[in-house]
Amino acid sequence: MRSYNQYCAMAKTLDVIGDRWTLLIVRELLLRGPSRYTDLRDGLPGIATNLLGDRLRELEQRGLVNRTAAPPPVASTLYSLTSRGEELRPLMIELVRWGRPMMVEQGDGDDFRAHWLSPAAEALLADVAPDEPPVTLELRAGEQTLQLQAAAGVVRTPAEPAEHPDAVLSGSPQVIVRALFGGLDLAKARAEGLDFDGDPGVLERVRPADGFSPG
Amino acid sequence: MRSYNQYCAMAKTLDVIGDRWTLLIVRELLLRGPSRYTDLRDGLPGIATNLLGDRLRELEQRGLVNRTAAPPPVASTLYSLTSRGEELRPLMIELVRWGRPMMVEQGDGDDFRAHWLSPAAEALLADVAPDEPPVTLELRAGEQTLQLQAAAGVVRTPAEPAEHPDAVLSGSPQVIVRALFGGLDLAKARAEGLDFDGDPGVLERVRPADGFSPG
DNA sequence: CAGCATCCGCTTTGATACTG
DNA sequence: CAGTATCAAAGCGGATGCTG
Repeated sequence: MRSYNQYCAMAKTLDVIGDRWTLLIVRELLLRGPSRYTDLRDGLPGIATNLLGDRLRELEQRGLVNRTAAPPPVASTLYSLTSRGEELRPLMIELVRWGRPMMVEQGDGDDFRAHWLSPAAEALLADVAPDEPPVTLELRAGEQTLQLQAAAGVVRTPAEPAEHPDAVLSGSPQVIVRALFGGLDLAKARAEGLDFDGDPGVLERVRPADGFSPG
Repeated sequence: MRSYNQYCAMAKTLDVIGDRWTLLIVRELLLRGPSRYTDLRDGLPGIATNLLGDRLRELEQRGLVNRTAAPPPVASTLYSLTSRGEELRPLMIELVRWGRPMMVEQGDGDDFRAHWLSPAAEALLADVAPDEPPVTLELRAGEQTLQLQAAAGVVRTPAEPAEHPDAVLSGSPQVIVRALFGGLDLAKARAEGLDFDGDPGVLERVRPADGFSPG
């Protein structure tokens, strides 16, 4: 990227991460941890293969990404974030927070990967019954699945999915998002193709964290 | 900008504000409030005039910016942020936070406007003597000046500068930044061309807010 | 197959000139 | 002053080819 040449902290940051695709590559590394080239490509539908290579090289030069030869069982190159790269996590959260309204309204024809919902779930949802025992809610949109765990007041998306989730929410990514983040109640969501299976109390546990008005 | 077409809150946000120059235009509007076209252009050295026009039109269509005909005394178009645009302020703060190390290290040959330091000062500095009466510190780099006010534990950059600041810090933008944000002590800063005038206690009031180790 | 590099048409950007 | 028009250069997207 061409530098803005402005002595401004915001412009300096954008000099490093303002290029097209760069922050989405950081997203993949933040969400997946150390990843192979092809794993990154799978999480970045639409990227040109040469751009992924270019960006990874730039990020490595800038000190955001490490390239390591994986040990024998994997036998491949692994890309991971440096500590400087990890420090972009709060920025990712702010981007996700600002993007929530657009998730509720848009999404037709978009590509979808379940792990993309992970930062939104962790940052924007709360467990409203912090004193109850933990529960696990599985989201299913076609092949894509993600588990949410509500415990002690917060929502997490464990890397290791539980064998037997307490409830399962199936449907299009859009209707799942509207039910979780958009205040769409279960009856209306069902009319729009959402399928709910398991303990009905589980869905009640998980609510938008701030004062979002149901629509 | 071409959409990423990903059903991901971060990608949706970048669809709106990921274009080159867009976030810097938002910065200007956040820092200056309602602004005329030429004021924006002055705060965005390097931008092509057609790009500024294009971006303002896109931001208006996206609901981030209002275009209003100013009342008679000004007789000009004014650009301002909508509430949706104002909601980008926390994102600006995170970009500034991540950019601080680069401000301490870089900056040669960059353009500079004093108001660009305002979010860094407010977000990254603290008033270490919250019980003392407020003090005002003026920064001067050539034509560019900015006043910091330390009061009640926090640092603000008032829109209306005080007539008689309690102290004045003059020098290159880089040495001012290193003295304020980079832990450079006053003696060394003086050797690098910093000029300090006024009550010596004033500079002591203002320190990086988190555990930044002096270098 | 993983991990790129190359090529090429298209889009975006940058610099400058121009206009109401 | 407040933009619009023009055009060259750079960046991007998609296809394809190469190497271990």
